[in-house]
Amino acid sequence: MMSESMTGLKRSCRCAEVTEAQVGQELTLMGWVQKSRNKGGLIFTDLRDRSGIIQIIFEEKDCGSECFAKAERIKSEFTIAVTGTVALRSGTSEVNSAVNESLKTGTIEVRATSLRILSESEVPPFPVEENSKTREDLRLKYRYLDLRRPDLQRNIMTRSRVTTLVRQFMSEEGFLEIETPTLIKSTPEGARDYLVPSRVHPGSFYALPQSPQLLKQLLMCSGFDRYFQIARCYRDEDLRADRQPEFTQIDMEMSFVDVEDVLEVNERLLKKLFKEICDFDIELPIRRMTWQEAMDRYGSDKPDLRFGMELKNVSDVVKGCEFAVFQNALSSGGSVRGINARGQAGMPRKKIDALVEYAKGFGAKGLAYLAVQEDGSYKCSFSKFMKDEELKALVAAMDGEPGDLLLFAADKNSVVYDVLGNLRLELARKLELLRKDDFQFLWVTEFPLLEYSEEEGRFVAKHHPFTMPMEEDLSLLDTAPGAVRAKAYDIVLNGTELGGGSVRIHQSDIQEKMFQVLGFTEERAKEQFGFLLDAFQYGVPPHAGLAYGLDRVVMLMVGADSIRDVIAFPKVKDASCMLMEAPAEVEKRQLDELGIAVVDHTEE
RNA sequence: GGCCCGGUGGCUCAGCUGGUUAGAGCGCCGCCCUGUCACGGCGGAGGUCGUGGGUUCGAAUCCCAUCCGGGUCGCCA
Repeated sequence: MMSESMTGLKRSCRCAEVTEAQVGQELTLMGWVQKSRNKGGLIFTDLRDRSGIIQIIFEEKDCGSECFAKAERIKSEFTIAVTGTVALRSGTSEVNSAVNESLKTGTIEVRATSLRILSESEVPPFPVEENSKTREDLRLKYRYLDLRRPDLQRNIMTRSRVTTLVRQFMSEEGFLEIETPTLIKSTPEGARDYLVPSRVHPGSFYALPQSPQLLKQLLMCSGFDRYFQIARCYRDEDLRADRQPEFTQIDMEMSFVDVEDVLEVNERLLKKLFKEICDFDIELPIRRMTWQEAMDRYGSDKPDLRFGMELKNVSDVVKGCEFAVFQNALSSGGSVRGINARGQAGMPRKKIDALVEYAKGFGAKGLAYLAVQEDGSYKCSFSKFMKDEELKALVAAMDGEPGDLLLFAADKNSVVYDVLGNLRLELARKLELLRKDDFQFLWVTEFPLLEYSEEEGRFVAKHHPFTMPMEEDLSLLDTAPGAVRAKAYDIVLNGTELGGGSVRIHQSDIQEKMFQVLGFTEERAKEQFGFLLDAFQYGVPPHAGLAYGLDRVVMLMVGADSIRDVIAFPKVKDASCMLMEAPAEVEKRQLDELGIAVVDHTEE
């Protein structure tokens, strides 16, 4: 292995920053060898850095025999420093132009006069190139090489531009960037906490924050008025393509505001971000829909508005029919709803069966379907239970035209929503209706304040226990807690929840009521959230806020399929890091200091 | 925790209704080449099929277990 010093050299600029205007100038470039093509008396080397690629040409008459011999040795991923002269490409070939139109620097090259090999490289375990097909675990083990690939370089650089723009915008809007601690108190409500044992207090634990929620509310109590933070958050739950155990929020909170104020400033933030990063114009105001409307029309609280195929409630249309599946759903308080897959009447039985199986995955007992054939006749899985005029009425209610495929779910409402909401997405994927460069934003508002947990036998907060109920629903807290709507809102993009927030409770009587409904004893509320309740004794501004999942925002901006592609060092499915091999066992001495005696590795 | 998919030279994959020396492309190594940029030409090395066990005369191929990775449901206030 040979490595030379860069002493005496100074990099002039990045590779792809060289332009035709610099033809004739001498400069020094440093970077990685993408590829070297040795033509015998002529060597072409593609030099790469984060800006892109430029072609270096080595010819003995320019650089001397010693340099040329060195150039013959360079291989992929060597880091080199090249000094030379910028020249227009002057190919003499009759057939091929010397210009490479796929390169930003395709009309120029650097004629090397000297070369230093700064560091050699082993043959990399996988090719460092765009659109890698390499297995995920291998990529993550060698993440530093994976990150050299142009697509990941772009993603990480885009992420940096996003956070820079956020800071710029928030600052201009009068928000203060304030850091909050990451060693805080565990609150068992909500997601599972990551715990950190305390050495000084054996047996006691810090928790890593799931979000800076309570701390930012305290900052409002302190009078900072407008806060934001790009905050790392931790949740010890299972991973998904869009969920990592540690992730980043763009977190904000504002004082003396109501719902409209929060939405307004965030619409302008989103407009700026998507204009600057994606050159996409968001039309303001962003569409709004109540949670109930979203569920009724799309079967989802985060509907993808890039396509239609809305749910229709046909309960009234089928209420008199003989079909037991429909009747059972209706008589037990559920509903019958359908979606219309336009032009899919010819879908083969096998594919329909696959959809039925898919629906069963979301709790459906089955899926009823009716295809309106081109000749106007019906092919229907339940026609023998229905009179002709009932079928006709059903098709009319679904706006069915010849060629349409109607799919129906009948069950309790939550199942019907879930089944059809997901079926709608599945059909859109199968029919390739989803364009990644189309950005359809939506505010979903008026979420239910509470939802009933079968597991715990009580109501739990859908958002968190400090979410303000809508004033007009306050009286329902006693009589029908499940019907109370909250001043909570989510920002949804293309079926992904980008962020969410709420107006917070700042009145102690409402907060007490809330704890009461949630089944908290006074002691337990005090024990867990005493510091916040105390703070609320000393003059609280009405306040509200919102937090985005930064990783998801960037993922959708760059069209990635997983947030792993916009995180420098992500974790794999079991929450371990393949690069560092974390988590790992620690020395007994460390455990002793923490007062941790026995670590039980056995399952069960 | 459940279900589904995958693990075969360095990489990506084929082979997998069990049967002689496990294939391909790319990469890699050597030699040649002054306009290449998916460079080209000639030659070459390299895998026992994630791991363990079983069935069988015989296993990459079938069975069981297990490890690793991906997707998803549960979970994610």
